[in-house]
Amino acid sequence: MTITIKDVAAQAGVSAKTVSRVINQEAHVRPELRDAVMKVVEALGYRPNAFARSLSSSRSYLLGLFLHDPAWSSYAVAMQRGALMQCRKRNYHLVVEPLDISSEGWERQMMTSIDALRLDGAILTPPVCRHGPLLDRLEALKLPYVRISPGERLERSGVVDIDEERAAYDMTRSLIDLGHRDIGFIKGIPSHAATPKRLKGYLEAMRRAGLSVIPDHVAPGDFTFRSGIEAGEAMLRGPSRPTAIFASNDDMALGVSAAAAKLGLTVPTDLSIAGFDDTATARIAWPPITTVRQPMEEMAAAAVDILIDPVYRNAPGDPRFQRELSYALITRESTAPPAASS
Amino acid sequence: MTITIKDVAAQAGVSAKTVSRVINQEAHVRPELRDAVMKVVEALGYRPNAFARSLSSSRSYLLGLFLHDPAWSSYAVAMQRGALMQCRKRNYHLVVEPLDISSEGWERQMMTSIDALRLDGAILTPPVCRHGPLLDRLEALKLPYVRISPGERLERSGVVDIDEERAAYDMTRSLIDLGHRDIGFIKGIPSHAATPKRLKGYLEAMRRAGLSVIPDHVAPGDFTFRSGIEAGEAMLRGPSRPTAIFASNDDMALGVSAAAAKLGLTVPTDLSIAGFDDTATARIAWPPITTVRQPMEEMAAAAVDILIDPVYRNAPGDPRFQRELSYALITRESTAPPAASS
DNA sequence: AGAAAATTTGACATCGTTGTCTGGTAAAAA
DNA sequence: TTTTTACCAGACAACGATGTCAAATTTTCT
Repeated sequence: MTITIKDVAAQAGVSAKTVSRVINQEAHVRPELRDAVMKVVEALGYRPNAFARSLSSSRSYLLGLFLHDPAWSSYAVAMQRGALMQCRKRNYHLVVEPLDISSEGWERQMMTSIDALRLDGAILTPPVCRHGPLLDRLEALKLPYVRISPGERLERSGVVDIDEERAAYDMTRSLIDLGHRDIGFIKGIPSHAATPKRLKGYLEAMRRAGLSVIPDHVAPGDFTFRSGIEAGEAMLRGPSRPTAIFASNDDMALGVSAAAAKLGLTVPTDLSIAGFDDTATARIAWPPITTVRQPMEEMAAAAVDILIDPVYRNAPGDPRFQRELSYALITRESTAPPAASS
Repeated sequence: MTITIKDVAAQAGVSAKTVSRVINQEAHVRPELRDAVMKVVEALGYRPNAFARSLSSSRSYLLGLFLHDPAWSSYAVAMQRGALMQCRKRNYHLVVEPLDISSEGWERQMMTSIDALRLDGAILTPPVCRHGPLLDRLEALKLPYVRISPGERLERSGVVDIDEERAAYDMTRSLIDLGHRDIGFIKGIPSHAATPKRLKGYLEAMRRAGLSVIPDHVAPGDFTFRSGIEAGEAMLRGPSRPTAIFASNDDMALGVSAAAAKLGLTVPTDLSIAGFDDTATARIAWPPITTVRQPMEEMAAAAVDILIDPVYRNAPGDPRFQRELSYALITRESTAPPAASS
């Protein structure tokens, strides 16, 4: 038999409500009574039933992590890990909800899941976090949410991100410092907030170094391995070949690497390659890819902390809930000075 | 406002209980009525409140997926995806619990999480599923659990797996059919149940084909990329070089691929490489790796189905809860006939 | 056709907790 | 001392579903 609050109440000679007050550390309980009740709680090993509690109070101690499903990448995995660990520390639980935003009715899917579980908060990752109407609906529901790397910041909600533009700038700069003059760039999906930022950082670094950007050496891409192969192949077969290519994510960088292998080019001797994100695959590839590390787990953990903060609910726009974490350049074997021939 | 069962009942002109029956697929509801109610459920987008359900039925509608944490590989991701989707279909929810079984107190961590959430069942993946004392404790708690790829089957619990030995046999056989005679093999961690099975399949295929196995061409490994590099390098630098290497998982196969690149060998011209698991990275690598596909998502889904089956609780040993799913050989560009020189 | 059995439905209590409201007692202010 | 205020504690009704049981209906059997 499980011990209920009534057992405790009877044993302590008080009402159930009073026990509830003690458990939840509410005000207005005489300290002596408080202690007496606590003693009984300890003695009986009473633990409140989480379901009853949620049902009654309409708080769930549950946070939701919403991910765009097809992109179930190591990015998503890292996010989940970070959020999970932080929830554990804070005595919350995490529900992971994959979403397919290209399918009809994903919003309803999300909403129903929110109210079935009465989530206390939601963590939104790209590209879900950029969906305006969705944000409006969450606000209408008064469900606190935090956006991760949404691109633009808004006054009305917490954000966790890194300075993508500066990161791209730094990476480009480091290629320039290695001696590269003709550096190619592969863009991501236009709808993704990171795309223009990373491009801007690249362009800015080239401009400041007084280097010209060859139009054909800035190629479109869509963050997939395949698009990296295509863009890389086109660029490498072209009339003038860049000595380095900076892809705006790791998967595409791996695509470039594959394209180079196909064309008989050796990395990094004939071509330097840099990526972005520091996914596990960047490490596992051969050669390992030089990339920008985003502290994804910490970002997720920060999002959890923000959501749990009792102040957040009433002041989601407060600047202290706009957190920018730091990134790091990870140099691996896919980059080197250009061949002496140049 | 959230939609409750009463709203549906009112709209459909039936009692709340009837709606409840429909939702839970209980018997004794006229098909026409069933459909009518379902239509209203759809129309209103009703989803039962998980807490109220739990409170009332003393079931939690929550399943736990326990994963060995450091191995948060694409294996784990696939498992999670499969389990999640199936839970959604069946109106259950999933809680993912990463565990570090090398750390002290992981068992307690697991137990507290089980009784805080009052899980209805647990899915155990390797290597957690092989921990005898843990199984005993779960049984003591009367918590149904299903083991995924545990190696040996037990009378007392459900199992989902594939025939790893035959899969390894088939893969080896297909290399032999390509014309390879000297095929190397890289083993996994000994504690992992898959290791001896995959080895056995390989040895058996070699034996039946009348091929001899060179002792140095069966190397130890630990399922990591790095161990694949090391084993591969050792084998390829040795006096006689195999024309094909079968690594017992994809990460190690990628390691072999990297080692080959390092030594200036071209895959598959100079060396064929095969892996096992069909993880996302096997597809993304260059060249893409030939491998054995485990239907991991389906395996997880099957585990969910077993746990939810009302019969399972009382007859966990029933043969119908021992499910073997089918695998598939995925041929990609890392394998080809050996160079003509041989 | 009439009785028995099976099927289909609903009323109502219940799960364990917290929110609201009300009454009483002790401390502070007049 | 009397009035006001603060503080404490309990009764009772939610929260939203399911379990139980009994009534109404249909089917099946003599």
